[in-house]
Amino acid sequence: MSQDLGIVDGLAQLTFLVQGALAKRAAAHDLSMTQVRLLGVLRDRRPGVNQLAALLELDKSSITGLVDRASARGLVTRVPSERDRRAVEVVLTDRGRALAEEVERDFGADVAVLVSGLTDPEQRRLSALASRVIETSPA
Amino acid sequence: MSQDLGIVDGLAQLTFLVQGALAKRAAAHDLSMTQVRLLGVLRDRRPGVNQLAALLELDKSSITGLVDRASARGLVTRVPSERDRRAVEVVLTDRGRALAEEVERDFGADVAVLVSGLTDPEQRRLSALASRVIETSPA
DNA sequence: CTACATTAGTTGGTGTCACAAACTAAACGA
DNA sequence: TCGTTTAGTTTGTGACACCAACTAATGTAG
Repeated sequence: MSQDLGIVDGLAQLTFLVQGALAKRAAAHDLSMTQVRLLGVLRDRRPGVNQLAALLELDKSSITGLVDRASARGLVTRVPSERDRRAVEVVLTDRGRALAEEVERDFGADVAVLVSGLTDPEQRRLSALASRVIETSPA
Repeated sequence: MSQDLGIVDGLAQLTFLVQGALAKRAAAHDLSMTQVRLLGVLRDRRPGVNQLAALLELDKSSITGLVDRASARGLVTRVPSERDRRAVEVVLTDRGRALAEEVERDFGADVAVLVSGLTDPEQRRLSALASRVIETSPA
């Protein structure tokens, strides 16, 4: 019954599955996909609003509200820049970091289930191929 | 430099890449991701609003507006059901079908680029693994 | 040193999209 | 026939995305 969907449909459907799983886990913590990406990006950075807009590929005016809402929930804070009085740094709080890690754990469990039909070597092969595709890509 | 990201991060990042490509192609035709999914689902079905809600995992009240907007653009139509005067069938128009196919072609080109770093056998392997994961999944 | 341009970020306005709750109309069932 | 489901829409709210216009601070040319 192993009907091969082809690389285009295969990848498309796979990504809907995986993104759907992530979206559900995020929603369980009242997070949108964008919020998850925000937390993810902030794990190892403290960017300004403009850099954040570039990283998330959003308009900078979208960042204001995004950070407002996350900030209202105590997930991030705006720290005024030392050197530039116009600028701010958006920083993950401890609470934000903890939530990000929790979502990552939950999502990891989902992925484990998704690929549970593959043998261990197959899982490693899939992981390796995915990594290769990512490396190759512009980002 | 082939740094393996692990199955979780690897799949996550891969899906962001692929979904990003699809979203951009869709946006080029003024389509949201949801609109694309709508057109995709309608390619081989003419579901009612409730079935559509189930297929897209949306509330049925969300379907009304979605179909309204697509219908205003002439991409779909509401056909009153023969047997049940309450019900409608949502049907792809020729214009809608043509647009769906165009987006699919564009997206296919993007995928080809994305996986162009893989050899042909590797691409087939990735496709096969993706298909296996999809089959296994509940849907 | 001042005047102009640039940069950082916010504000205000619009539209999409998602939900929940309430509603209308048709169909079903006892 | 009368109450209950079922199909779909309406109404109201909020997140999110964009653009254009704005404020405030920086930078730079003369």
